[in-house]
Amino acid sequence: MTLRLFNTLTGQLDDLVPSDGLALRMYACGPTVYDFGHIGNFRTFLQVDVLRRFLKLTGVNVLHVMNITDVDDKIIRNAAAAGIPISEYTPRFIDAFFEDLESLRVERPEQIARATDHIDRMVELVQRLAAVGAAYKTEDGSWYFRLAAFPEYGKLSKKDLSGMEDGARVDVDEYEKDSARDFALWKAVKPGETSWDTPIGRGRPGWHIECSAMAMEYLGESFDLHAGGEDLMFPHHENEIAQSESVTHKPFARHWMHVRFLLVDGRKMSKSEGNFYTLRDLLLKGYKASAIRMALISVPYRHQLNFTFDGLTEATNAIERLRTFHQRLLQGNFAAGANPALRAAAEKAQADYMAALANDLNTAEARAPIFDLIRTSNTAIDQSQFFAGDRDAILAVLASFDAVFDVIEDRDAEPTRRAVEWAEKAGRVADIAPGLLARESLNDEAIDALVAERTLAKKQRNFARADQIRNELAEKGILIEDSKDGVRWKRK
RNA sequence: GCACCGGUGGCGAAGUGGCUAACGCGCAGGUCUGCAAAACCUGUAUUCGCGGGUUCGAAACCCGCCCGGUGCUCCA
Repeated sequence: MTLRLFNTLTGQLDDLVPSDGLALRMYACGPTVYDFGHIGNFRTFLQVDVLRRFLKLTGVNVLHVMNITDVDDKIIRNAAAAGIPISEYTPRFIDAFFEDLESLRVERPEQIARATDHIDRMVELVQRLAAVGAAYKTEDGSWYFRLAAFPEYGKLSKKDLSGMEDGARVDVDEYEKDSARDFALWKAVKPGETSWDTPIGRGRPGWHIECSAMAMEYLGESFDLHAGGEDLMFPHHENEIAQSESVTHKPFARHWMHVRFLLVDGRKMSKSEGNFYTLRDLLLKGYKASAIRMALISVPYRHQLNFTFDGLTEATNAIERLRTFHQRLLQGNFAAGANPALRAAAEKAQADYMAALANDLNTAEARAPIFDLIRTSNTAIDQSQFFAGDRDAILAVLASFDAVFDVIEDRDAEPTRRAVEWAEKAGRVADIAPGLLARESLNDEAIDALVAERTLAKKQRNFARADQIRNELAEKGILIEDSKDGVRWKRK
């Protein structure tokens, strides 16, 4: 099964396979750590997670590099405002970022690369660019990329810059640049700003150079896939190509994947619109991490996703159906034997599921065969046509589903607990949804004891007491289900 | 202004020339149950923004229009 993935560079679906036959080498732009991540950021990271998980499911090894931009204008500004050096400012947001990824069950890339750990590689790249005449230094000590040195500029974003390259005609504010479109490789030191003393002068790197330098450091001069949000296509990725290919004369990344922006309530998310949410905001409102994951990956990556609270509720309920069924399989007592029709259904579901994902990661289409199989199986169970031998076949399909979606196993308590803990420290107790803490107040043993008491009451036909217990538990988010295989309970 | 993407049931969403238009959520009725929950069954778009056209045949292709969104600048 080969993944056919839309390639921005070619404008069509291309097979994504490791060019060296060993591992798929991919680079995905990571966060700029000046604040907590918001759901827009996480949609992109989640979709890249879907990609790498699906590749692994098809047996492809992955070497995934993610950068952390830990020096840029916003970081410098915010750190200055906080009165601390950036080396003290960024770590807490880096930690928060990885904590959030863990909450969302995003797999760690094989290699994390911080910009400030790779200054010398960036300096080397600027020197190489200067050597081939693609970089020049201005009076103030900054270095710029000479766009005129790279005729293919614009090939990724399909921009025709022919009318704009006439730098001499443009009214250029930054008079020292040769052309208005030339972009910064290295910014000369300014008073009070973080800087590094290097062979090309004292200063700090431009934004684009870090990705070229670090991608080549870990993946080589030419690699398989480069991914990121759609906004990065231009100018960021275009500039990366220019910087890299000008010195290597090889294709930088063969395949480019861009994840579409999401909307919130039909509008672009922004702080001024009041529709801006971090992961922590949603967890504190009582939404489960798994539901957020599900909502953000269920709309295919190339489609605009309109994020709403109704959508989160839908995702919550869909996960509930998956988990209830999963639990039913694990706890049920099935007679020996097997139902050939179920084996066939499982095989078909598995094939359809894989085919949907192989088709440009169509996550929406991929869900359908799984839910079909659940209905078919539930029907069989209800009719006593489901046997012990069927269980493993169905569980294997669910495992394939969860290898990518990863929402069935309930690990939602921990992210919520962490968010609450953080809110208490950060003085945001008022943002914690009522009942969120009460929900965690009952431990499993206490619940089991109450459930046992209810079962006894039922046996004695004391339904008033039994219902009283059920209501008490319901108030704390514990739902009880009676079945012929015994009583099940779950946390809502 | 230029460019791009989209408009499918109450909501989300798949489907891009031909089977009864997936799937999830919701809602209504039924079965089961002490009552529930879960599960299952039935119903929930005679039709895919609007108007033309191409075709034996279109939600899908073409033209026009209306509406929503995005990019062209820092942004995942």
